Order: sequence, then C-alpha cells, then structure tokens
Amino acid sequence: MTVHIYNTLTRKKDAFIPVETGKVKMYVCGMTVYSDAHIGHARTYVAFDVIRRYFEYKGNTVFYVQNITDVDDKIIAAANKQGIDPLLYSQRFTDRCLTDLDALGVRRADLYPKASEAIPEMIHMIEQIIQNGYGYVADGDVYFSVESFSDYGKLSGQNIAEMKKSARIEPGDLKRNPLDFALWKKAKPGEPVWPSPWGPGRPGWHIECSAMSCSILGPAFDIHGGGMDLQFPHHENEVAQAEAATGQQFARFWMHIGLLTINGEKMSKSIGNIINIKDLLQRWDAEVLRMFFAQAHYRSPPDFSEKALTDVEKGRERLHRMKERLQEHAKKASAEKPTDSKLQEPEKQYLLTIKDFQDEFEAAMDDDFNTPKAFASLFEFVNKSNRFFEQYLNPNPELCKHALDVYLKTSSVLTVFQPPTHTPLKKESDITSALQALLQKYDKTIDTPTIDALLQALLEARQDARKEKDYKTADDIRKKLESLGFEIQDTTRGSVWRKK
RNA sequence: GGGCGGGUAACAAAGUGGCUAUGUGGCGGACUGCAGAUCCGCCUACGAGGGUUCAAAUCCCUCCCCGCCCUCCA
Repeated sequence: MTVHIYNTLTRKKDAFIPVETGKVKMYVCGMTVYSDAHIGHARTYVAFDVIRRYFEYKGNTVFYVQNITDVDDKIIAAANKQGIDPLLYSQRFTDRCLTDLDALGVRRADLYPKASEAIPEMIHMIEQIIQNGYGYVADGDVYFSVESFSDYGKLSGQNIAEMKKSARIEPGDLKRNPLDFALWKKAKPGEPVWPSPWGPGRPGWHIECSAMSCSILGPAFDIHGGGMDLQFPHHENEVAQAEAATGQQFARFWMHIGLLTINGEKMSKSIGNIINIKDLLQRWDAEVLRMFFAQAHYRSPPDFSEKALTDVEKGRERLHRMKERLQEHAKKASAEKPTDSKLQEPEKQYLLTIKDFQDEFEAAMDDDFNTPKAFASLFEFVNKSNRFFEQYLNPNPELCKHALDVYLKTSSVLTVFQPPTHTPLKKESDITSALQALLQKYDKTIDTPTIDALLQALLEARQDARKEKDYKTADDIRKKLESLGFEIQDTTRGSVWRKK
C-alpha cells in the first residue's frame, strides 16, 4: 500500500509519506548543458520518469522540478573556445538536450529552473549561510566552512577526518580548510559575471540546487535525486548549504540512480565511449531504449550493449502481441464492467488472474520501485493470458477490455506502449504504392487502395497460391510484406498481418 | 587508505529462511506446406569453506573476487 523507498540518508527502505497528502514534490539534478544528451542522462531520467509515473498511478499529484545548469566551468570553457557567449551557448544546448529526451519519450518535468535565472536566490542563501556562521568571505570568494557544520558527511557516510587525508590542496586557494567549497567565485575574465555583496562574480557549483529547490519547493520537500555520482560531493554540499541557511531539514528522501556502464566499462570521455541519445535513436526504437532502462532496478548499474537491447526488443514484441490480442478480444466490449454472474468459470478464473497481476505489480513497485519484478509480473500476466486465450476462444469482451485497461495502465508506468515519438522510416504513401505494385504482379486490383485493403487483397492472393500448393509464390508474398514491415502469420483461423 | 554496492543457471536480472521469478538464448514436442506466433517439457543456479536451523541463495563467521565514489560527471 505504502511506497517504501531506499533513502540514502538513512541507508534503509523507509515508508514514504509525502509532506502534503496526495502531493509529491521532487527535485532531480538535471543536465549541465554543453553537449548533446547522452545515454547516462537517459538512464537517470527514465528512472525518475518511471518513479514519477508510479506516484501518479497511485493517485498522487507530482510536482517534478529538474534544474538546468547553465553556468559552469565546462560550459564557459567550451563557449570561450568557440568565441560564443557562455549563456547563449548553454541556451542552445538546453533546447537540444531537452529535445533529445523528448525523442526518447521521457516526459518533461513540470519546471526546468536555470541557474542563470536564480542568482538572487543563491545570493540570498549565501548571505544566510554567512549570517549563521557557516560561510566566510576571502577576497571576493565566499566559502562554506565544512568543519563548522557538524552534520557534514551524513548523506554520503563520509567523515571529515578521513576525507582530510585524501583532500587535495590547490595552490593559491584561499580556503581555510581543504574540504571547504566555494559558494561564490570572484569574477575572472571571460566568465559570466553578476554583482553581489562580495563584489562581481558567479555562483559556486553546488549552491544553485540548494537555492532553487528551497525557493521553489520549500526546504523540506519530499524527494531529491540524481545520479549516484552526485552523492558526494554535490548532494552532500547541497544538504550542508540548505540546512546551514534555513536551519531546517532539507530534502527528506534522497534517491540515487545506479550509473550506466557500456560493455562493462564506465562511460567516460577518456575512454571515448559516450553514446548520444540522438545517435542511438537512429538505430533503435525509443521504446526499446526506455524499456532497457526501465527494466534495470534504479539503484543498480545497468550494462549497456547491443545484445542487451536486442534481448529487450524481443521481449517488447511479446508485450505488443499481447496488447494486440487483448484489443482484438475487447473490440465488441460495451461500457459495462464484467460482473461475475455473466462470466463462465474459466473467465472468472481469468478475472482473478487480472486482479493478482495488478496486486503483484503494485507490490513490486511499492517495494522501492522494483521494476525488474514489475516487469516479471507483466510477463507472467502475458503467459497466463495466452494460456487462457488458447483454451477459451471467445472470451467475454468486457472481461478482455478490463484486462486491456489494467495491462495498459501498468505498462505505461514502465514507459511501455507510449505513442511513438519519431517519424517512421517509411512513409505511408511509399508503403501504399509498394503494396499496389506487389498486388499488380499477381493480376489483382482493388477500388480503394488503403493499406488495410491492399494487405487484405494480398493475403487473399497468397491464400489462393497456398490452395494450389504454390508455396513459392506464397513465401514470396510473405517475404516481400515482411520487408515492408508487416509480419504475416498463418493461424488456424486464416492468415493475419501485423505491423512490426 | 576511507565510504558504498555487488558475486544467482548459457547471457541478463529479481528474490533474502520453506512456495515454477522473469526476459533472451538453446534443445525437444504440439500446431503448421514451411515460417512465425502460441502452448507444453527440458537446459548441473545461487563465489568458496565452515556454522546456526526440522529447513539456508536467503541468518552468522572466515576467505576469495568484482564494480563505483572520495576530482568534473546523470
């Protein structure tokens, strides 16, 4: 009933009860926009998309905020290299990155606050931190004093003494302690600059998330998340900043997404194995990619490979065939609900199967969003449904409609069966003319050359050939249709086609 | 060195005291002109060694491996 979430703060699964009943406020660390969105981003944002969808499935209203980091060392470096204004540069990539995620079929967050537009909030928070004695000014820079904040390390499980041993001390640094981090950086040539009480400069790396999440969601919002790599130091610092400034507990639940590897290797620039979403979508269907990410438990590191995608693609076919099978059986359904009294014994059993499936799905998702288990319940339902339909040829349409509804509702949480987000490779008119050409070859014509009608006519032509035991022709037609993207199946009740 | 997470059948991946996970792949069968789909059956599973228990992949102990973070990262 209640969702349990593994909370990085407590290192156990805690019962999730939102601050405001029926409302879930979540903040997820977004992209630093200086290059195209890659599959690491895809992994994380698909994971949160599923989480968000499940909260909605449970009847919650979700307010999902994902920041855009558009003021950052790497952006500045990249922009300066090309002689472009850094803010203009990041603006360009913001659109590109979000479009990439759109193409993947990841639903957009409700709000994408940008660092560059939240400077006043950040300055305000830095002032509070200084006022409360946790920050200090040093020649136009402002630093956070880690040692003055006794809870420092509570999120990542680090302790200050141990960290000090491995801390790097950079020359020319004005930090009192090597672990201290910058809240505000004094202006340097070639960098974007904003005025501040400490002189012109720009915000440090971590302050944007503390400031924006607190100002938009209030300090004690429900869920804060991001990739596992952000746990330390980024999120640790966020907690320190926000709690030092507000004196209140910051985000209540912290969720960290397992990082993707590629063929067993860490994805990194130095290895040169970064794959962009855009490139991948050239070769793979968005749904396959989403399913690959959704199928991995969010805290585990999935290993990306072509083989893995192929396996997922096959599994997806199975899900799609079931959807079609259910739709077929549900065609004549009235708006009525299936009631026990109108059902035959096997149908009553199937009604129970549907109920069990939904219960299992929810139990899996309630348990820290156990998507592998949720998928298992989905596939199990497919198996049981197939078995039912094999034995029971004319099932109650309302019953099947009900099964379909449950099937679609649960699947869509896992991002399956979403409307296609890209244009198909072949245009409809091309397919029509190809089908027409094929039909003429077998001396047939039809009045209204729709795809449906053409396929029907071709299947009839093929059926004639089969009757005459002209299997060469029959196989030929099947092969040609296959190449046009139509799968032909000969069943006991005649030949049927489906789009691949 | 400090922190965190792993090692499950051919591959991927859940499970965490007794109950077929699941997906992909392989083999055999039913159906079929063939193919496909679907169904049925099968393919030495729990890193190693001890222990607790009526019962351990699951709890305890010892050991061996692997990954990630501690520097920018989703």
